[in-house]
Amino acid sequence: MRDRASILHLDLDAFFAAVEQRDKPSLRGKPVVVGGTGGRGVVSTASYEARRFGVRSAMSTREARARCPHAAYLSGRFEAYRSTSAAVMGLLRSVSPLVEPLSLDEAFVDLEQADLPDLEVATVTAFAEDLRTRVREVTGGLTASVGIASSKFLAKIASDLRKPDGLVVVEPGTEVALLHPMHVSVIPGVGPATVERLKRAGIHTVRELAQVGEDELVRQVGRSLGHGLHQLARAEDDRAVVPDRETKSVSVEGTYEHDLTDRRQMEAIVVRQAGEVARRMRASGLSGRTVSLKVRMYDFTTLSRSATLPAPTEDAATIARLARTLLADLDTSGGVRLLGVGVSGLADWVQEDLFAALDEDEGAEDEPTAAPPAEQPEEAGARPRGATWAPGMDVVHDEHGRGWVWGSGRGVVTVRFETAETPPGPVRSFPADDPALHRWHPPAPQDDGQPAEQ
DNA sequence: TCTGGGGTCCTAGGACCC
DNA sequence: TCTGGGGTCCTAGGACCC
Repeated sequence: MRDRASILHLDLDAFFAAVEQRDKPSLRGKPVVVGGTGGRGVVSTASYEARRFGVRSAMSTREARARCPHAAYLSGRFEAYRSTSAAVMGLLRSVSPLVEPLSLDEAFVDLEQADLPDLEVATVTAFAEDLRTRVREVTGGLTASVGIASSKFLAKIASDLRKPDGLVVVEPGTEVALLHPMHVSVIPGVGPATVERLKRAGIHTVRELAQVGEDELVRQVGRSLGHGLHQLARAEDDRAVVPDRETKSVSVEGTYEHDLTDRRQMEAIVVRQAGEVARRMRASGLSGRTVSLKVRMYDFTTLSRSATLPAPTEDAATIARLARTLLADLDTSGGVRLLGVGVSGLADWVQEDLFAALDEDEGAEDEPTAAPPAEQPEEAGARPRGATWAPGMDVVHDEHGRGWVWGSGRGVVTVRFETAETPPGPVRSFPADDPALHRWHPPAPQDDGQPAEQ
């Protein structure tokens, strides 16, 4: 917690719905609901006009329609949301280099890095009013709610206090007094399950939370959350504003109008989703080692299965093959309402290639610099000159003397064509007992490095 | 005919290594 | 013959956020 109110939290009001009302004047002043419009859709954002009828985020669209039948129900235009968000984030970055976006419609701004004469309450208040005006200008009329306080935690709570179109500056020294009467659910990270556990322990307000010893809290809700709650209940929060947080996973999922029962249809969906994940990874220059499959059953029980490759991939066929393998191990009788594919454990080959290039620049010998594995697979021959390494991979020759790379783990064998003469090809993976593995061949040298589909 | 989609973080148990 | 810890990686599930 700082001794000045120097962290700003900005939240665009009813963002998706507001963009729709901006772009379609006939919707202004009327209830607008953005979200899934199908039979299994849920509300993403409701305009304030719709909220008056009790429509809320995360409510099923079915229930929203029952409460507010005359609202406009829209499925959302994410390109418009993204570009509007980019305009706001650009404005914030013009004000301080330290901007941490939390989503399309929210960000923290560190005012210590902004060009302000001082951080007195009057100064930051005037600054925030000016900022809100400029948000309206760059977005074509959207309003934002802003909170400013001595920590991220209090700034976020403050921005919520006078929504919509509000500003609250928490005077340093008043944080605990503001916080203590509030319900524990104002604390980010305290959702329905934690509220219930705390309630059973007789804890409802932040004040009551602050009276519980840390050890007791840890017993109630676990180590990490218990420690965090103990601090936040005292308004203790020293978290920095962190720009440029790295992506940790990429995923695509879909809920289907009617439960799926046909395995071949499920496989086709998983393959399509793998392709979409791969497309997005390539667009972002990402590559990852762990492929996950998510399956939500007819009764809403959710299963996940994952497998980790020896080296990162962004190849659609590899992700698809692995996802299908994971699907094959699941009993989907009864029906499936949701399928999803994701990749995590992200790294990027761009960086590895950079290291390889640096090695060459330094006049390093052809020998790779990374440590060789302790044991070579029995098929292994001499390592191709200049081949680069990935963790857990061995370089071997195929029967034609051409170099390729393989790795294996947890029943999955990974093959990736790579020599001194050719750029790395995409990673292909097979279940270890899949005969297709033994039919696989690296591409002929005159190919473009893309192994043919078997 | 309840209950999205895209994420992050945490926990717990087992394997494996030293 | 019995019995260590600690650290890391991986997997599955769950809570939570917008």
